[in-house]
Formats: sequence, structure tokens, C-alpha cells
Amino acid sequence: MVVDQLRETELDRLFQAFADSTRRDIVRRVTGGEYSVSGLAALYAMSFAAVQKHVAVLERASLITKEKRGREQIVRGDHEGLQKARRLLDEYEQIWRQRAARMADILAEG
Amino acid sequence: MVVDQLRETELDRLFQAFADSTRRDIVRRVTGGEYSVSGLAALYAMSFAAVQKHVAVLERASLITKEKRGREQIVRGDHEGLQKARRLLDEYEQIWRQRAARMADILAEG
DNA sequence: CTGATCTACAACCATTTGGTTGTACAATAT
DNA sequence: ATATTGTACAACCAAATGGTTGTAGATCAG
Repeated sequence: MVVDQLRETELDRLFQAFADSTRRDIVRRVTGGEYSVSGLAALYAMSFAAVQKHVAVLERASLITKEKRGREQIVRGDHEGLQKARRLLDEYEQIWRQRAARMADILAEG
Repeated sequence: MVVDQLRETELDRLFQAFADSTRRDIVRRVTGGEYSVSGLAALYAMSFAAVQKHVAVLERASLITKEKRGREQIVRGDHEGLQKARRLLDEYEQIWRQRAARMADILAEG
């Protein structure tokens, strides 16, 4: 089948990125303001390197962007990734509602 | 911190479940109609056992339900899981919009 | 210049994931 | 009664994940 392979792996990365509570927290933080990588690292009970990896996962998933400023790397939320995820879930929701409507029709007729 | 540990692992499972294209396809299918596990397995180029595992992952994530009918196991979509995921992404979207609005204000003042 | 800070990246480890094959059992069909 | 079908589950394997420590290069402060 190979339906839209590019988009599929993109979605794999997107949802994989969300599948970790530390990463979800990072997204929440950087969506609300600016943080350096070490600024983020200070928030969690794990090594700097571990947080660095989480940030990398989020970056690959297009959920955040990094920008170098002096010796720091500033992390910001990337709105596009979020929109994409929401859009997909909207699709599912849509399909489900249609099915629910069909079921209601059948019950009404019977 | 340990914020709402139950909900966090729930979300871990939810997004983890979405992070695989086969599983996303299964969700689409069973949201649009009824399938047995073997009916689903026939659709993919992998073993029955592999599909069985995917279904188990989706079940643990509350994205589908199984119901025994004769010797078959009927798989259906579970609306609640989908709603939960959408709600979370809505939260992020909300935060982002607020931030975007603040930025616009600052630019207008400057 | 020197030392502290921020980042990047490699190597390593335990656990999980996504797949396989094989076995066993219940339900249906012949 | 027997064969087929649908499911469950265990054992196994390679690769990915989430963490660690250690090393090294930039940038900034004193």
C-alpha cells in the first residue's frame, strides 16, 4: 500500500515525541515562554544529556525549534507540529461522529 | 513534583499507541466499522500475532475495545480515548494562541 | 589567561518495542 | 469425529528508547 510514506513517518515521530511525560512538559514550558536547554535541564531530576536527548526528539518531530544565542541554545515551541497532530485527531473524531450518526439513523428507522 | 501520575501514564500509552502507522490504520478502520482480529490481520503484511499485539496496545490505551462473538473477537473504536488526546492537544493550542496574542500586543505597543 | 558555563556527542547499559515462529485450545464447519 | 478457523500466549531476536558517565569545544566572566 505505502500510503503517503513521508507523512506517516512524520506522524510516527510526532506521536512518539508526545509519548513521554517529560517531553510533554517541555512542550508546555517552551510554548509558554523561552528556555535554554540547561534552563530546561534544571527542571528535571535527570542528567543534562538526558534532557538534551528529549529536546532532540522534539526537534526532529517539529514540535520545537532551537536557536543559538551566545553560548546558549534557546528552545521555542513550533506551532506547526501541534496543528498537524490536532488535525489528524480531528479526522478520527470526524469519522467517529459520522458513524455515530449512521447508527442513530438505523435505530430511528427500526 | 509527580503531577497526576495516573493521567500521565495514561497519556504515555495513548500517544505511544498512535506512534505507529499500522496502529493508526487500525484505529481508522475500526472507527469506521467492525473488524475481527483476523479480519484486521488479513489487511497487513505481517503475522497474525503481530497484529494481535498492535490490537493489545490499542486496547491498553483505551482506543479500542474487544468483544467476543462466537470464536471471533470483534474490535471497535473507543471514542473516549480519542477525545482525551484531542483535549490535551487543545490545551497546548490554547497556550500557544495566548502567547501569540501577547506577542502581537507587544509589537503593537512598540 | 583562567576558570566556569553551556552545549554536543560518544559509549555504554537495561528495558521496551515490533516483529517472528511454535504450541495450545475453543468454536465452527464438513 | 475430524478438520479448519480464530484466538491466546510463550519464547526468541534485532533494533529503538531512555537513561547514565565521560570527553571536548565554545562562549562568557573575573
